[in-house]
Amino acid sequence: MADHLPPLAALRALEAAARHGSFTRAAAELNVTQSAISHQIRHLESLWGLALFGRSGRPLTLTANGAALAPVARDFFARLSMTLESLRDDDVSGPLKISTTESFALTWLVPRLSDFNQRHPEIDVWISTTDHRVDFAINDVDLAIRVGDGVYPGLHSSLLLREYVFPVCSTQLVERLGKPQTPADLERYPLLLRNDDNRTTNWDRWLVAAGVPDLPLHHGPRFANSNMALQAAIAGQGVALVRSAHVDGNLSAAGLVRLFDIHCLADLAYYLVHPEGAQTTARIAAFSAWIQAETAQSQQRYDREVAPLTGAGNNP
Amino acid sequence: MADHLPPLAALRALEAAARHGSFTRAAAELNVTQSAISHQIRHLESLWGLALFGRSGRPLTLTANGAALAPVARDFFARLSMTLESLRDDDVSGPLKISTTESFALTWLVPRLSDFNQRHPEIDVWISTTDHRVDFAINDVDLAIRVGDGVYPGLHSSLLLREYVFPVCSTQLVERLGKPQTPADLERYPLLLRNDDNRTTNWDRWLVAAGVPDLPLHHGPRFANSNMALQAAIAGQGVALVRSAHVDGNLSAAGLVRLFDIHCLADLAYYLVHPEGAQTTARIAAFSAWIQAETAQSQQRYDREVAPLTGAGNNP
DNA sequence: GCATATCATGAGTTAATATTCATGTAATTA
DNA sequence: TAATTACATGAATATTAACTCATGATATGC
Repeated sequence: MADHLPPLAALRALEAAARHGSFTRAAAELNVTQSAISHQIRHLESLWGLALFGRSGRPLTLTANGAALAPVARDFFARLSMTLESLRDDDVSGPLKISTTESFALTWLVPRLSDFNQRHPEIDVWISTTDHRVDFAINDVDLAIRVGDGVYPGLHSSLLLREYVFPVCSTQLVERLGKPQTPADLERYPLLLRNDDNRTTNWDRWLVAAGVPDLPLHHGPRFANSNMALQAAIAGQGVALVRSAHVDGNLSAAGLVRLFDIHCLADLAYYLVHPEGAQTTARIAAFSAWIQAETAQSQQRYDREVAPLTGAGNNP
Repeated sequence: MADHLPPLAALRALEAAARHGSFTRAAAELNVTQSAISHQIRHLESLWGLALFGRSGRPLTLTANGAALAPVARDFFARLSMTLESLRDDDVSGPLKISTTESFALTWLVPRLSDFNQRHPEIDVWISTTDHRVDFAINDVDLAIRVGDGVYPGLHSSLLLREYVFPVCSTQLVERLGKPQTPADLERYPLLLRNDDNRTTNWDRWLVAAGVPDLPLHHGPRFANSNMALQAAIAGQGVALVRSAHVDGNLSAAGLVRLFDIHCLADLAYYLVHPEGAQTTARIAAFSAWIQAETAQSQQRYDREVAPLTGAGNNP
């Protein structure tokens, strides 16, 4: 941006002139002289070194440059005034309703919520958990944190956390059966899997990363969700594949050990999802800003602690 | 916005301060004193009458207001500099590739293209027509104009034209069979329908609007697309249901007459579709701006000429 | 070609912004 | 409690922006 910020009033002039296709009418709308508009546009043109309007033919025409820049200004003004307006209306009354999965709430969100409450004591957070999609209109939810591929038609989504997966088991199990030396040894250990819709893709991906893609997966019990599999691992029932957020740095506190230094990216990631335009309300913006800062921190830790060897075994 | 535009430099300060959570660090980044930042923020706060930062606790915290406004500034700066950068790179070299349906190209777009060429002689427009969806990555297309419901996951879409449908037939047919007096009379006329995937919803909707929802639709030949049905109508073979853009004001030139003053909104509308972020290139922005202005004009004409009685028979 | 409408431009003025400096104040840490 | 760190603030100033005015230049339409 060359250090020189364009004056906002000049952007306002650009926007109006582009919309009207005429400096004179833009001047009328903004209650200034035509000369003012001409000066402003000229200022922008020299600032950016770009022609914004074609003055040769009489009907003033936007150049391609102008056509690209005018909407930038237009959208900015629109969003700014929308945001200011909704901040003034200020409906801080009700609680902020957040929907997420049970496992994310338990392992990641709830332990950190007190920090958010300290920063924003006036915002009352309600958390509801479902493992299924949420309809914002019907369920009366302000924000959702979902596991998925980030494609949510009609909604705005932003990536919160990419997770790594790696196998763990309890120290007891290691004492009883010995520590597996190579990934291929896992064949002799009970593997704890999820059973919903047969989705074992994370195990498949990890086995590929570990170089033993054909290792059979038929051992061990199956569980309704990954939280239960994790509990079973803690109880020494076998080897579970865990995601970074699930253990989040306190492996040893739970009596678990990580097996091998091989990891891969989980097939799905966490996204923050909300209806378009919802950023404009203060409570939602506050929570969004907070959770994005917090997840960025978590992500840094995972990248450092869980997956320090960049590219080693990653297959995204 | 209360007429007072916030100074852009102050927004820059807000953005940096929000990002760093510190006036001092923001000052360092912007190469000014801490005092400058403090003044700027204070200026914004009094301008908007909103608290942006909480200064009580030592770690400076964004208020909910600040959390809502900072991203507005951040996104604006990001988009502005992205746009400027891509305008400077200026890849005006190749042609602008536009994909649309055959009927829209024939009846609406091509007749108007000379106007675009006059305004932007440096932009070489190539049009390709398919009636199926287009994959931007694979088909090497810059922009698409599609008929649909506006939901295009992963793409940006904006409404271009809502169309009305109403029945027409040739003057010859009227001479031969007489003019139908009421919608119910249509039973005695050959109706020209499309045959693809049995989609006769437009006829169904029009019959509902006309008050004869149960009129049978089994007469007449069927055609591959609505263009062929229209040609058949011009040739006097029966009554066709046309969309506004298809006839676009030159009904009588084609020897057609409109039957009844009853219309309804077409089930689908035209959308301009492109990958997110593509607005930043000059050629695409120029075409977008142009076609949005042109369609807005068409829309006005349709609303005035085709559907002057607002709400009469509309069932959207 | 003349009247008209529209944009360009240079000079000059007023108002607002941007910033620094020198201190003051409040919280944090040792 | 002293030292430190970070934000607040009033005064002062340089710089820029935002206009207006008067006039010049260009294209359009009759």
